[in-house]
Amino acid sequence: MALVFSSGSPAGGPRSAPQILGAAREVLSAQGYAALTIEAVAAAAGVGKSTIYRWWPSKEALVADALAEIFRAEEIPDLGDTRAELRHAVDMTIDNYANEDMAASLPALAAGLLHHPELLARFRESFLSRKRENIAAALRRGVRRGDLPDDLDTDLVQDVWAGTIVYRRLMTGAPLDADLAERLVRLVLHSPPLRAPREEAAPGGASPSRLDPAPEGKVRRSPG
Amino acid sequence: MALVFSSGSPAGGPRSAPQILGAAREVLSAQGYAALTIEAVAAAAGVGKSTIYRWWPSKEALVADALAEIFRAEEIPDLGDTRAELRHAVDMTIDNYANEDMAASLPALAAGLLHHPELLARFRESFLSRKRENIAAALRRGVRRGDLPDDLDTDLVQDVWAGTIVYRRLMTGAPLDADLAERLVRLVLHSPPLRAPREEAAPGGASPSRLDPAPEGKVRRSPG
Amino acid sequence: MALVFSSGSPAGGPRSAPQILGAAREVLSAQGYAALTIEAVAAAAGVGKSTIYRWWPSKEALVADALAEIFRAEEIPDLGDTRAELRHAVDMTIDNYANEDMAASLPALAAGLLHHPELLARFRESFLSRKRENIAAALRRGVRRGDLPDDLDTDLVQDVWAGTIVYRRLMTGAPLDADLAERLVRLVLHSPPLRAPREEAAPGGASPSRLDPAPEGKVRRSPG
Amino acid sequence: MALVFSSGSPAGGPRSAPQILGAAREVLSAQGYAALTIEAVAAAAGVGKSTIYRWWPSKEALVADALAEIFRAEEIPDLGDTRAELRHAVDMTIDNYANEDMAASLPALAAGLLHHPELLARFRESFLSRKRENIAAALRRGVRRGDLPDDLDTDLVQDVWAGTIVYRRLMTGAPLDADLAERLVRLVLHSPPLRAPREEAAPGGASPSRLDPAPEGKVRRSPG
DNA sequence: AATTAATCGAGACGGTACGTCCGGTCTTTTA
DNA sequence: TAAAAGACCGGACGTACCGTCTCGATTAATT
Repeated sequence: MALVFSSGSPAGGPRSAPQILGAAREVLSAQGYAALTIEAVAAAAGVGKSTIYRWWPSKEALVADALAEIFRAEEIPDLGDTRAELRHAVDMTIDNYANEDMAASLPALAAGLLHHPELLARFRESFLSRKRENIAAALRRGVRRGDLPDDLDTDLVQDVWAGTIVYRRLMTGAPLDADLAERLVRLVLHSPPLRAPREEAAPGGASPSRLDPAPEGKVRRSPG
Repeated sequence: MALVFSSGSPAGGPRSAPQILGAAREVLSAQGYAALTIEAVAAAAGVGKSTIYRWWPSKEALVADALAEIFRAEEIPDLGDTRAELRHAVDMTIDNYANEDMAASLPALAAGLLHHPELLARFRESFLSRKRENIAAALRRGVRRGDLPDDLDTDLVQDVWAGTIVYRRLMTGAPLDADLAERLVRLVLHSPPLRAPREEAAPGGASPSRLDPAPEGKVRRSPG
Repeated sequence: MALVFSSGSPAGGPRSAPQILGAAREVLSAQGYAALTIEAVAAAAGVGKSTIYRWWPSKEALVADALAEIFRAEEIPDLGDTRAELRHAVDMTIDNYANEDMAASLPALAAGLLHHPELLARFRESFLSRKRENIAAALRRGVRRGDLPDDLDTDLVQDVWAGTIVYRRLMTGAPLDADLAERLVRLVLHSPPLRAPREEAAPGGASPSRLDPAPEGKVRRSPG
Repeated sequence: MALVFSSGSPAGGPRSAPQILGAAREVLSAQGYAALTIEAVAAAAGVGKSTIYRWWPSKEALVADALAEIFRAEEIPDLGDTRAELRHAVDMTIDNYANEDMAASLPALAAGLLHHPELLARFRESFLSRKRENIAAALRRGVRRGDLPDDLDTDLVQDVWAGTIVYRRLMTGAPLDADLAERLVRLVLHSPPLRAPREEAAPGGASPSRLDPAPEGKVRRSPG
């Protein structure tokens, strides 16, 4: 991923960007986000402070770029199996937040950027939008296959998934294991309320009813 | 709520605790969590720095106590109506995180405490446990009433609720409105996967079946 | 001498003032004025930078106070012998500037303060005025004794003395020895032009016209 | 004057030397010596930093060359009138130091060069030697004419002149006016002590003899 | 006229020090 | 006699320059 928070030149970053971002991740793992200082990163990277400040406007931007390199947001491959694709999507999300640095830093970043709208927008764009779009594509495939309701609210699905995962990791400390992944997948495969708002406003009788009894069997059938 | 992070004397805090916590909330609202400094709070409260340090071991603890005063964790009243009680619980959670200070500070607090296990435990205890227990009580009432499956995983329910709400507030910026509340309520009323782990491992036919038809029926009455 | 450049409180300086000023002089001797940094002084004194900045507004002020402690400006004792007192005065001045730190730092200080009128005024006051007044007192004693012309320009005398000494030390590098001292003393004992301006403005016949014979006689005559 | 501190090639400086030295003087006047930075000069001259560093080893050398261009050190014309020539010499010196940049920079330069013997030597050579030799020539003419004692110490004369002028300009802030010039001229025309050291050590004819034996006793008598 | 070497502008780089702010401890003063 | 006030040491902040360095883009002189 290009350095989306680096703000220097079109070149996209200093020659020593790899060392700097690597050092940032090292310090992050060793000390935690709050204890991460630009000076420590510069020292660990064997770089002058000014090289960092020349290219990144703030600690937030630097950490964002450092984490962006290890944040998974790739496309969900078309497996022909909706359940498998959903599981892939959930696993990707869990992967991202199982990393303690990520779990601790992303909310801190978002919180810290609440008053920097431009950076916050870039943060959301680079971290969330790509991943969300890729997951949404998989969800739409599921809809096309008839495995998911065609009025599925893909945004809410992702808020539930990522929210639950981050919240567990950060607040309750509960494990992010296969069981959780499986339940989050099924939540989408079988849960009527996860639909687009307009549909909620005028709820038809048929579509939810179709979902509830059938889904387990239906989804299983689709790849086969 | 008593001062759970104040660690000085049995008295539970300095004479000027109200001013200090009030000043902390003011500074928090005005400047944000990252910009909150002990010095600024001391100055705003008309208090010496040492008075704060005497009673709170860190900025995190101070903010935690300040927020604890406005964090809703009261019991869910027994309304005789499971759906209404669930809605009450969700609304309480939304209330908590609709406050920008809370949404920004709690994850930052949790992230900052990841390396301070004792404080983190107290933080989870005071912020989450009471609220979760109260909500769990309401959920159990729903189970007793037969509106919710008796193997409902109350922890997962709350992770999904709070996670989705915090994530929206902090990461996607999506609104926390009545529509969201309603969907989160229905997610629990109708969604089979939100059950206790052991039940998932050996999914019987009965228990889910009881869930699906019954609650939908009860709840279904409103839209239908 | 009190800390004339320290600008904190009436107390007149930090507890560690002696260490700080001592460290400043050490660094000054070892590294020179240009290489003296506040950080180096703080480190050498075992003190935080902020302690220095709290009490001294600038490097200039700190160095001024450090040098003020070793700058000789004491009263010239009444020896009953004008020549001896003048020699005492010149020796004192030479003492001050023979110190390389002083010779290098005072002009640099003055140069650096040219755009800080308030500090420059205090600098002149504390360094020059006291010394000049004490020397002027000795010169006036010489006038009273009849050894010096009663219209002697005491300011010019001191400008010539100190100027010559500093210039030698700094610019030409010529030695500041007993011979120089003796000649500077005699320059005043025997030189007619070193008189107050008003006398110059209205030159009387004899003394200005042919300077050499008259003044010597005048000086010689006065005691006789 | 050639660029005596430029140390690059035999060519004697970069193509843009005039702009660079001009910019240096501009910055010097506008900001003062301490605030003069190579970067500021480069920017003001529209030149890359490396062009300056290629040709001048330090800020001191650059400033020295910049000031050398406006430092008066020309020959004193033979006016046939010793007093007029001395006045010319003194006026030239006053001219040089009436310039605030010069007054502030030369001592700072000298102070800064105290630990760079080679540059200090070149500095003294280029700034002082030429001027001093030209003035010494005028003084020797005065000696030949019989207006000045033939054992006049031309170095001391010049130390007294320049020292007094610089000291006034920098330390006391007293004016450098025609009155001062006139008095400095007469000091030399009429003052016996301004003679060569050897003569003092072995006092010859009239003037020293009168001086040496008498004064101590003479002065001592006055109080008694 | 083309080639080549020096010089230039621009500015990134690893650093040092700046002067400010705040953390957390400790001492003094006040009520 | 507790708490206010705030001095203190330490250390990170973000900025400004340092002096070195690489990089094309002129220039100028040599072929």
